[in-house]
Amino acid sequence: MYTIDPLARKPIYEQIIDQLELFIATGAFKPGDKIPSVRAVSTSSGVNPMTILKAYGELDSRGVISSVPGRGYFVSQGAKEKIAEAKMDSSGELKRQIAALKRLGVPKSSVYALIDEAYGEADKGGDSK
Amino acid sequence: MYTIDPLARKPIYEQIIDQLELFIATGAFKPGDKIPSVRAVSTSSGVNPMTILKAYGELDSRGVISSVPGRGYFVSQGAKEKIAEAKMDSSGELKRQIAALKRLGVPKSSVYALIDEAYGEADKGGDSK
DNA sequence: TATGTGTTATAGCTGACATATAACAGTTTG
DNA sequence: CAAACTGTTATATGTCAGCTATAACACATA
Repeated sequence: MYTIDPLARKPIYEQIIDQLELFIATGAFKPGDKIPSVRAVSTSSGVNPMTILKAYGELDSRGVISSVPGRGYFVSQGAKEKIAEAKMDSSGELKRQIAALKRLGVPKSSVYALIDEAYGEADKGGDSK
Repeated sequence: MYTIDPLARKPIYEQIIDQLELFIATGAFKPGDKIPSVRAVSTSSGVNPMTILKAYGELDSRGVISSVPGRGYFVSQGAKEKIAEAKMDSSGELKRQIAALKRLGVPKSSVYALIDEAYGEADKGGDSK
């Protein structure tokens, strides 16, 4: 279901959020799809239901998923876009990290290489606009 | 001295570490320089001395600064390189963040733009090697 | 001697995170 | 209807990182 590390510095509920967003981003879960129920996740992972609810509640308030009492949680329309939007909002942090590398004398080319690695050398353009 | 935000999600001692590393990276503090004393920082910032000590102790164990009992803390030789090394060690996180953007359909060019912004359009190369 | 430095020890507070339990309500299925 | 799912709310408790408070000790310098 989800891979949980109780010892990680990142809180469990954030781990769940990240993984669910990842599933949606990769298309494993699409708009309209039912996601694992609070109790099912709790049972299979051993994590308290309240913790799962906290994660789902957070994504619900962001409009990424939507709850239907008695039926479950479902991926919202435009979920992927909402996630992307949130990620870009926090791109300031990314920029700050890159700026730190520059000050330390890391060549720009090394940072470019990081991107090429993440995107794959073949993908030269992306779907620009 | 240091700019502290007690309400930030990032712990105070980490804020101090980040800022001191920044000062060293930019050359504001050079090897051999004495850095602000534990008590001086505590007085001027209102932060408990133990918290300052935690930050300095962390950097000491990394070899970035060195303590001289009775005299103070001083920037170590090769501090900048040690910092750069640590930052590159955690570049995996950076790579993961970039990979997340890719999955969400963010064009590679947008991420490149982020770098250009951080490095400044003029600086085309960096001091590669 | 006085002041400023690092260092150690002990104790306590607070909030975020997670747990444990229980109960209530809506939906679906047999 | 009954059973078995779902989400939801409430209350209480435990744990830990982070931070504070206070004091004392040791070393260095002027």
